[in-house]
Amino acid sequence: MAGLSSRSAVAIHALAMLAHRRGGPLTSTEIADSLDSNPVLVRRILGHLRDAHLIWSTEGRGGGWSLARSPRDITLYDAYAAVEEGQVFSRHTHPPSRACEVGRNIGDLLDAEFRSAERALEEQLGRTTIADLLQRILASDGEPRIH
Amino acid sequence: MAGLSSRSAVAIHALAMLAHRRGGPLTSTEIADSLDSNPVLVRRILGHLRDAHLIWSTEGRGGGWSLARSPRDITLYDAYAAVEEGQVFSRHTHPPSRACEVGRNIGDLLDAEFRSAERALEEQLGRTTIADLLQRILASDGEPRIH
DNA sequence: CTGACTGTAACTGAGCCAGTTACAGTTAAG
DNA sequence: CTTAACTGTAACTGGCTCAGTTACAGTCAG
Repeated sequence: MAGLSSRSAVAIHALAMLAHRRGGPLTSTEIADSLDSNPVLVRRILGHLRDAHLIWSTEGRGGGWSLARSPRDITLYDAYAAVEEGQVFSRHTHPPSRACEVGRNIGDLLDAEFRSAERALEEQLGRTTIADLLQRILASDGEPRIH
Repeated sequence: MAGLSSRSAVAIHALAMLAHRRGGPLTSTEIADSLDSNPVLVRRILGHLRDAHLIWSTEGRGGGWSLARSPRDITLYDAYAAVEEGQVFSRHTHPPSRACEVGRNIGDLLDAEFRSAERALEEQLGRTTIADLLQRILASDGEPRIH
């Protein structure tokens, strides 16, 4: 089962498409078609990427979405951080009993352990850029230039 | 918002209590009291820890739960792996379009990136043992031996 | 045989998520 | 100025997972 939403996957996919279409904008419908998803869903996620200054959009006819930075300056962590809110781990819904020596003190320590584990995950995501990913995508494509 | 369930937190809390009660068994009701939670919920989670051979249980009167290993041989990763099934990240629910050069090839690459990020999280969790955690819990307790 | 336990099935209510419909606002092209 | 192609958002749906609970069968000690 899945912990986080699939928004990170959608965001990274969209960023890779925008990097592929160097400079030129894409519409939410074009991106949704590649994802086999829905334009509204895509716009919601791209809205978060825009709020994080990774991309920008223009309205009206001929509008669409474009990268705001070089693909070399956007990591998978940037995409993850823009669309996934909150923490990976959940804590107790009720605070533990203060009558128990363990329950009284475990809270902060557990939070610290979980945060450091999440930080390790985030640092690993930060090691790959959209440019890296796109390069590998194109390299793994047997017959180039079909679409 | 939370990605994973709070089962890891409950499992680690329970393991720390069992380590604290060196050798002697605890009942699901005692553990649930410290968690301010429910005995049935605790038994469900402890059942997973037993399936992973971290603890064992005895039924009937005077029964309960005990550690099956030294707290130094149980890491936070062991608890996490026993109770959290599946992956942290979700992928697209529909497979991406095969007509798009990006969509056609991003799947496996994204899976590999996500798996390596999860592995970093898991390795970090594996660096702390229940014995480490319990020691810090007891150290941070101002007045020892209340419970 | 009674009471203290584990083990499980079944149900509930809450929250999150992907997906969709609907519609208001914006812009370029004719 | 009208139309069509877009973004931007609100509102709703159905499905899923989760924590929490009730209920009850099985096990074991005294």
